[in-house]
Amino acid sequence: MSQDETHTADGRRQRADGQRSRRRILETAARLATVEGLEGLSIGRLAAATGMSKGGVYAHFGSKEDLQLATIDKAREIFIGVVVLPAAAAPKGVDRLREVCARFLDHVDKQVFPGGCFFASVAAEMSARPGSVRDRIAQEQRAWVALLERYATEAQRLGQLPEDADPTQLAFELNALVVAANTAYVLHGDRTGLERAVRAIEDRLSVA
Amino acid sequence: MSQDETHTADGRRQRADGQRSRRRILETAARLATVEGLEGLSIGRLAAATGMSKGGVYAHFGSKEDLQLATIDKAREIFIGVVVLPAAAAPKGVDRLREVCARFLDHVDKQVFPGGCFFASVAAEMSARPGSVRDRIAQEQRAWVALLERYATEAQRLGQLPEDADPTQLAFELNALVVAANTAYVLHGDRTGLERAVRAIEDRLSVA
DNA sequence: AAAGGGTACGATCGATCGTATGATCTTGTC
DNA sequence: GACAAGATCATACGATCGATCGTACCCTTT
Repeated sequence: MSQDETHTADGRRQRADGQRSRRRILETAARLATVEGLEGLSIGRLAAATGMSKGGVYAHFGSKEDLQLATIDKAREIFIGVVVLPAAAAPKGVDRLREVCARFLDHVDKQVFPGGCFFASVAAEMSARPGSVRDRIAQEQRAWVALLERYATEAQRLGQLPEDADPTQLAFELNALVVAANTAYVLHGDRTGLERAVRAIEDRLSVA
Repeated sequence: MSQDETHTADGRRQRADGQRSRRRILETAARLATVEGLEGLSIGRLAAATGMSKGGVYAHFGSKEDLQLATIDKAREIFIGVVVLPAAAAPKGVDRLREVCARFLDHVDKQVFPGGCFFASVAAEMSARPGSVRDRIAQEQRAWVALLERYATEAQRLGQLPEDADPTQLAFELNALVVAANTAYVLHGDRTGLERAVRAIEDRLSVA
């Protein structure tokens, strides 16, 4: 899994311009996938969107599956940078839990991805299609809920949540709320879902 | 919108064998769409799945968009028959609200659709793709949440929910929970999400 | 029983899909 | 500055896509 800046996984050297192109392709792919889907992401369309030739795009990935996996990695990187890391700066406990939910809703509202949350989008698409792509998406989804659970446990340890609260259950419910808000926002185009999620989350977290 | 048994929308007569074929195609399509997606639903694949020729399948629908819309109608019919109607038999109030949620979770568990809830699946796929298909899906989704809201209002009128409760907000949260359970079930293949949803719903409804 | 039309088939269209190949240009290293 | 190798290109392959025919077949009605 380790991978330095100038070598690819199989030991080939990488040129600076190649890295730049690959990054540009994947950034386009991550955003495009929330609209067209991971399967609808075609090499030709990606080539047109980046101004490259089909062969030029394809050269960076040995197969479409590789492209899909690399796209997921890029989306994860964007998500962590926009949602997880900024929230990690908030004070430990219920504040941090509230903040990470707020950042999630904010990244939907700001349309970081044009089709809403990347993982909600591709999870629905690929969940019934066994394979390494589905497995990777499932893994990332578990990691997200596990993050919520860790923050909930922390809040409980600080006495900001009842002792008999179930952090796993709370994480499930919080994730359900923000994902539902995402779906409503993208499907109906209005912010009422976001506001309902905020209200429900506040309700769930202000029981100290 | 009215449509008798022997005529199509544009006045053409329909033969009995044609109606049967069309029904069979759409039943296959509704279930297949939760795995392949509404866009991934190809005429050729549908023809192979039903043992017909491509031309034979296509003759029933003037375009792929027509096929998608007809598939949504069929899925709605199935959903109403399996989830909505049985729950409508339950006693008015919180019982009926609980029952319709339970029926939803049950239809996921029983895999009425192989890819989980049809509308959750296609909503995520088409929500960022403007057009009549997206509009129809959005309309059905609103109708589902509105049903939950009506039942919640009824429960409140019967004094089974606090007077200061917000039925619209409750409907949003209940929908969020059952959809999240659906996603977890299909993506991870275990029932813990279903059980968490049941617990959360019970929590939300037993505040009389 | 004859007529009319819904139904289904098979062939085919142009477009696009993922993938492969070989030539050409560009970059980094000695 | 030459040389190796990565990056990109143009082209092409077979498969499949949505869509459109012409042509049989069979059901329904008269």
